[in-house]
Amino acid sequence: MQPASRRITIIDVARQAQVSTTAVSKVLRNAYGTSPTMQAKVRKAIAELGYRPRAAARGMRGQTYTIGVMLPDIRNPFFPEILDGLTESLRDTDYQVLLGPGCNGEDAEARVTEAMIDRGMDAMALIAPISPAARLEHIAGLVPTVVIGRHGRSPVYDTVTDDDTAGATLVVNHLADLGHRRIAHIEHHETNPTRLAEMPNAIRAAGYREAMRARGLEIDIVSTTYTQEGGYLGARQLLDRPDRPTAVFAGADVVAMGVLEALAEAGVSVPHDISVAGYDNTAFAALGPISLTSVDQAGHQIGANAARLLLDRITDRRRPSAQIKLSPTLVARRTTTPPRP
Amino acid sequence: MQPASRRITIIDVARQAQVSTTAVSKVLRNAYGTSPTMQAKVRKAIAELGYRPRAAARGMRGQTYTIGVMLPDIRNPFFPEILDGLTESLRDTDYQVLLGPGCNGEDAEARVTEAMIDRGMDAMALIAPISPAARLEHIAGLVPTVVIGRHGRSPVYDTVTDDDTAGATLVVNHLADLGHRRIAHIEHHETNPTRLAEMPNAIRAAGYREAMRARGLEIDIVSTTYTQEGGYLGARQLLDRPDRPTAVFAGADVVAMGVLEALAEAGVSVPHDISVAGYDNTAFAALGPISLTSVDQAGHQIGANAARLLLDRITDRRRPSAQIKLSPTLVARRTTTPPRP
DNA sequence: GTGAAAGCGCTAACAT
DNA sequence: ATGTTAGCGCTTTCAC
Repeated sequence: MQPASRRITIIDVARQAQVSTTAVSKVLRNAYGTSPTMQAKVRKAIAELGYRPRAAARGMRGQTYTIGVMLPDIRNPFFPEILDGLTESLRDTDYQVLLGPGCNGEDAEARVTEAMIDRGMDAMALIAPISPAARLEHIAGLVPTVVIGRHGRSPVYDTVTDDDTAGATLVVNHLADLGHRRIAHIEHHETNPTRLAEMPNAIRAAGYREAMRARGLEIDIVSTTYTQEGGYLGARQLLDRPDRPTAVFAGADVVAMGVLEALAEAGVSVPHDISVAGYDNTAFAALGPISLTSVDQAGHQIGANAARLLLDRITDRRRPSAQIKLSPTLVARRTTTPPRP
Repeated sequence: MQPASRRITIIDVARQAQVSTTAVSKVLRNAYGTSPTMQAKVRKAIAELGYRPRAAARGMRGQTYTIGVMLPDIRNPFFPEILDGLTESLRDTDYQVLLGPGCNGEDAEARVTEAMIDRGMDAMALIAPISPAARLEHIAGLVPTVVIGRHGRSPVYDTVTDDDTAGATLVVNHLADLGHRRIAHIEHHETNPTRLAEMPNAIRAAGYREAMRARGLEIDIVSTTYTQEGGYLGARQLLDRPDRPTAVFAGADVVAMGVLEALAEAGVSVPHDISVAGYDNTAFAALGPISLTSVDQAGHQIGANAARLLLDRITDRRRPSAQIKLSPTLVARRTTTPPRP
């Protein structure tokens, strides 16, 4: 019995193709200085032997051809679209995407990003990171980085965001155009000053304020959290008011779910008594029995743009940083109608 | 300005601690042959310098301390729990989990698994893979592998599954106990013989058949797909029958969503006219406005067991393969009640 | 218990 | 255009 069949290496390929290992390496990387003849020989040998380069060995000198994507909470429904956009854009390159899971919290985030750096990622995409900007810049100093879904710019990393101000405005205008005047907003409570300036939830709340002001409507904000429970509790607060709102803008779809639950429990009919809108256009917003009006972030495009920025920056690490902002759209469904006369 | 600060290496640590690089390496790996004194010196130097080992370099000779998890469709709501169980079990080890995304299809699956092998994963977890068993064995021959959520055993890889037969039985018994006699099942159509024997959807359908037979009830299966549309179309078929069922067991929660939509559209009240049960106990099953009766797979435990098996097998690659089967539980909610008298 | 030295599989710098 | 050679940062013999 043969001793645990050794993996095919570049040396085997070189021997088979009757060329040097350098030649093989160059063909692998489409590098300069290879004649078509040699390329053909090498590719033939690679195919015959079923050779596959070892990323670790490549990484010792050059690249690993791996792009690390740090996910926030995996359950965050806003992320699959981004990921699709990313992987699709990378499909025809030699780069492979690997995901770092299970963050939720600065420590976990640090652990995952460190792990990815240790593993020689050629570039990293950080989706909605909560780490302080200084930490993000530290990472970006070590490896090309794009930060997704977080406002706030830096000279060392690129950003791709969805325009949350515009999204909030879409919702307010939609509801106001339907005739609503008392439009409440349920926000995710935030005190950390950096996050107030950079995290989407804070920007949405600010956008709501501004849009309400622009329409001459009175601002009515309930501060809870971006969870189903937060939506439930927020809705309870709103129901207790003497002057109930006729429409509720929940800062996220999960929040809207909690709102719907609280309203159903209280015997309040949606949208007949109260209209409800969410944000993120998650899979369950589209579900027949729910049919929630929501804001669709251009997730796919976010991912595609992030991929482009990363490839760019791998090529030129010193180009000035770019900030890309994409526009959300409103998806009106059955949970919003004109208020009762 | 210093020239792009070189990363700290084992050599720096050795110098700082006044020991050999071998010593440092041994301490890093908790290997045999290090005195407490030396360990202390080395750890101190590591801390002082903020040294972190490079996984790629380690992988050249030894391990990369990385475990690759291949995800099926990222949107599959059944997977976060598993992942939590996995990462949690690995938290206190030196191993880091990285995810390979975006499969759906044999080709994509092959691409991701190859990429992980190329990147020197120490072990791999394949979640609900659709590749032929031969391919799984090929992978398992190269790197310790555990296959999750797919029935069918092999001498070279371990498996962790949830007992889908038991799950289907839970649903049938729940509905039959409520008094239902006409219980229909919507399955994911499957013809491939291997998948018929190994994939969860097929096992669930078989479990339904068996449980119905055991209760002396008539089998009524509609074959569509495990999608919302599949549920919608399946429900339409059931509604067109002269003798409508009083309960529908959808093979997955997404299917149940389609069923609910079709029933709502047809003016059929749930659960008053027809009871509906799903499978997977996904996040939206728990949503207030939906409140779907469903089967909860022990996702967390699946992940934890998979982690244990992988660590075991990294230690001893030749031990006989293990098959672990976990038991699901029924979560009864508002979509199931006794049939009208 | 400790360290010197030889690679792991590739790429980059330097010949030719 | 092609080949030679010297590492990348670690682990693993194998001496002592």
